[in-house]
Amino acid sequence: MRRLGDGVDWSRERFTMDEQLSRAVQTIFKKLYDADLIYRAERIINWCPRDLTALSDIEVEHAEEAGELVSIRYGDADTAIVVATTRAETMLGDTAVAVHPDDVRYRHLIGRTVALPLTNRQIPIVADEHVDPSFGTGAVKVTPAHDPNDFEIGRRHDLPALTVMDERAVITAPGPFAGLDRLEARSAIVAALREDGRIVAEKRPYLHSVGHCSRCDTVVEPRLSLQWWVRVESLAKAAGDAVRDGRVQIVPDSMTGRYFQWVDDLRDWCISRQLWWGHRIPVWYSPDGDDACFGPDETPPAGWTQDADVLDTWFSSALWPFSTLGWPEDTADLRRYYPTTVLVTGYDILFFWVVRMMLFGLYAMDGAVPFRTVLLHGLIRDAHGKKMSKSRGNVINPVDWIDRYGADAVRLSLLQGANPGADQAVNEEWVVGARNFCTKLWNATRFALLNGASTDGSLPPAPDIADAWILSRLQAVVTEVDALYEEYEFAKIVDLLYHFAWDEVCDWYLELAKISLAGDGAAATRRVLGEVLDTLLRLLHPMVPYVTESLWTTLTGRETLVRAAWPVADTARADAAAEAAVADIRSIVTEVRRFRSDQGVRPAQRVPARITGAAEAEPAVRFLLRLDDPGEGFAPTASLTTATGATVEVDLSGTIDVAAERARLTKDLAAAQKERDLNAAKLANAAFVANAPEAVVGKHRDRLAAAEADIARIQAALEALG
RNA sequence: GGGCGCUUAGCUCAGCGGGAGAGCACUCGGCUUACACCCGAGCGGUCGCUGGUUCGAUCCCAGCAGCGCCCA
Repeated sequence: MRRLGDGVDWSRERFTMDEQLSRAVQTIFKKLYDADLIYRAERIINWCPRDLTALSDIEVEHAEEAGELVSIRYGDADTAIVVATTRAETMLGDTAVAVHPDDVRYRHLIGRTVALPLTNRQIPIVADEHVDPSFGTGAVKVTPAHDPNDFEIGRRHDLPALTVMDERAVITAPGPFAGLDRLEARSAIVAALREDGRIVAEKRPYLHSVGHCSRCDTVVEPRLSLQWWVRVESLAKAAGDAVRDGRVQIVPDSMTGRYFQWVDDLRDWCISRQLWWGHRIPVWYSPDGDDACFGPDETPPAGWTQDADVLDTWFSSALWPFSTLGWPEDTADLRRYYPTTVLVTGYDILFFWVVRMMLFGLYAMDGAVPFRTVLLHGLIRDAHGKKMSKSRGNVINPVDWIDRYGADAVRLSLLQGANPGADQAVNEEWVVGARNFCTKLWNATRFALLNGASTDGSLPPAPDIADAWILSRLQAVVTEVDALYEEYEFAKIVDLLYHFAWDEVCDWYLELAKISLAGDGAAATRRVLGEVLDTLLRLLHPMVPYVTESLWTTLTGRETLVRAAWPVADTARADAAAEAAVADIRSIVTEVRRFRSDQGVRPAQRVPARITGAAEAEPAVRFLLRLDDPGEGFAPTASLTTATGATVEVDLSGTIDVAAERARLTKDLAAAQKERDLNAAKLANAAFVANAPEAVVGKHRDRLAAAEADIARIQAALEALG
C-alpha cells in the first residue's frame, strides 16, 4: 500500500492484538456471554487433524474428489440391511442404522437391532425423516461422533456418540484397527469386511465432495468436541435487515443475493481455536469446576485457570470498524467516524469479514451499521485470467512492476481494469501502456511550461474557437467524472480521462493552440492551456498521484495538489458551436491525411494547396496539414471535396497515384452505398416508420441524406479522375 | 445437488433494444520545432449455438453447449 502511494491515515494503523483492541475483544466477549449469545457446547465441528484445531464452516473448502463408495451388509438373515459409505472406517463408531419412516422396504425393521459387522455390537434401526430414500439403498449408517448429519440423527433418537479416532485421526477404538491412520484403517476395514462376505458392492472411483482445511488443505475430519460458539440467529437477522432496508448498500448490487444467501442461513459460529496464538477465551475455571467470564478490568480469583483455547481471528477482525476508533470507550473518533462511509474489500472477503463486522457492529453499537456502503472489487488474475498460484508459477509481485514502471503506472493499469465486482487480468504490457500515458502527461505539461501557460486569473471572455472548444469539453468531462465516481466506475473514469487527455487535449488542442500561441491570441491561449492542464491533473490525481503532484506543483507554483480543490464543472462554458467547428476541422484534416497517406506523401512534406469552403477552419487546416498557399503557377493535381463541403486542391508537383486514389474512393463509395441501402431499407419498412420513435426515424432520414450526399461527392471525384 | 455469473476483434475487456467499441498486438508511412515511452494512416468481429418476442435483437425470453465462482 505504501509503495502504491495509497493516501491513507497511517496514524490509525492498528493490529488486532494491540492492547486497546484486545480490550475490545474481551469486552464484547463478555457482553455476548452475559447475553447468552456465547455458549460452550459439545458439537460436531470441522477439525483439521494436521493443525489440530477446530475450523469454522467457511474455513472448509469443498472439492470434488475420486473416492470409493462401499456398500456393506449389516445384520444377517431377516435383519440384513445394506448401507453405503465413502468412509468405511467410521463404521467402528456406528450406533444405529437409519431409514425413512415411510420407506416400505424397511418398515418392518424399524425398532429392531442389527449386528454391526466386525464388532458384533447390536445397534438399533431407527426411522428418521432426514434420510433420503432415493439415495443408495435408502438406509444409512449413523456415526454421531464423526458426522454432522449423523450427530443430529443421534440427538433426535438419543443415540450414544462413540468417538473412534483421536485428534490426529488415528483409530482409537479397541480392536485390530487401533493405531491405524484413518486412510489405512479404511482399506483395512474394507478388506476385513470383504473377507467376511459383507461387501455387497464397491464403486471406485466414486466422485464426491470432500472438505479440506483452507489453511493446509488436509482433509477435514468432523469431530465431536467441546467448543465455544456464537449464537448468531438474532445477530444475523439484524445484519440481514440492515441490507434489506437499505441502511447498508452492497456494490455491485449483484453481490447482495449472495450476502442474503449466507447471512439468512447462518449457523452458529464456532469461535474457539486450538492454536497457540491469538486472543485467549476470557473464561476461567475454578479448581472445583466452576467457570466464569471476566471483562478486561476484572481479575479472576486466585487459583482459577483460563481456558486454553484462543478465538478465531475473524472474531477480533469483526470489531475493526469501532475497535480502531477507541471502542469500548466513548471516544470523539467513534462519534465522529462511526458509521464509516465506504468499506472497500474483495468479494471473497464478504463472508469472512464483512458479515462478521455487520454482526458485531450492529450489536456493539446499539443497532448502528458499521458502514453505509460495501464496495466489493474483483480479484487480480494473471494475463490470461487465471488465478495466481505458486504451483502454477504465475504469481506477479506488484513491487517488481513498481520498480520497473513506477507506482502510478501500476495503479493506473489496475484501475483501468477495475470494473465493479469483476475479476481482472493484469498484464505487464498494460503497465507499459499506463507508464506511456504518464510520460505523455509529462510531455504535455512540458509543452505548456515552454509556452508560458498560466494558471492564474480569469479565463478569457471571448476565447478563439479551439480554446472555446477545449473549455467546453473540459467542463463536460468534469461532469462525467463526477457521475462515474458516484457509481464507483473506476475503469470508465480512467478510460474517459485517458482519451480526453490523449485524443483531445494532446492530439488536437495542443496542436491547434500552436497557431494562436504564435499569434495575437497568445495571452488568452496561454491562460486556457494552463486551465486545461491544471484541471486535468486535478482530475487524474486520485489515480496518478505522484506524477500529477509533480507536474501540477511545477505548473502552478503552488504547494501541493493533495489539498487542491476538486474541479467544479462550469456549464456556462458549454459551447456547441465551437465543438461543431472543431469537429469540422478534424474531419477535413483527417480526410486529407488519408489522401496523403494513400499517395505516399510524407507528413512533413509541405504541399501547396487551394482551399475553398472551409471558412474559418482554413488557417487550422493549413497549419495541421502543412499546406502552403497556392503560389504563382499553382497547378492542382488532385482535388478533394470533404464531407463538410470544403474543397482542398493540392499540387503534388507531378502525377498522382491514380490507382491508389481510385482504390480509396471506391472503398469510400462502397461504404457510403452500404450506408444508403441500409437506411433506405429501414425507411421503406412501413412498420418501422409507424412504430419507431420519431427521433429514431429522423436519425435514419438524416443518415440516408448524408449517405446520398457522400455518394454524389465521391462519384464526382471518381469521374474527375478519369 | 442448489444458486449466481460469463461466452463480443489475435489477447484482455467495455457496450446490453435502433449506426459493432477500447487498450495492447498486427500492417504501412514517418527523427513533422512537447513527446519515437512518439506522430499519421490502416487491417481485423455470421457479438457461443438453436429457437422465440419485436417494425427492429450483441442487447429481452427459452433451450442447449462450454467455462468460471459461491454454497451444500
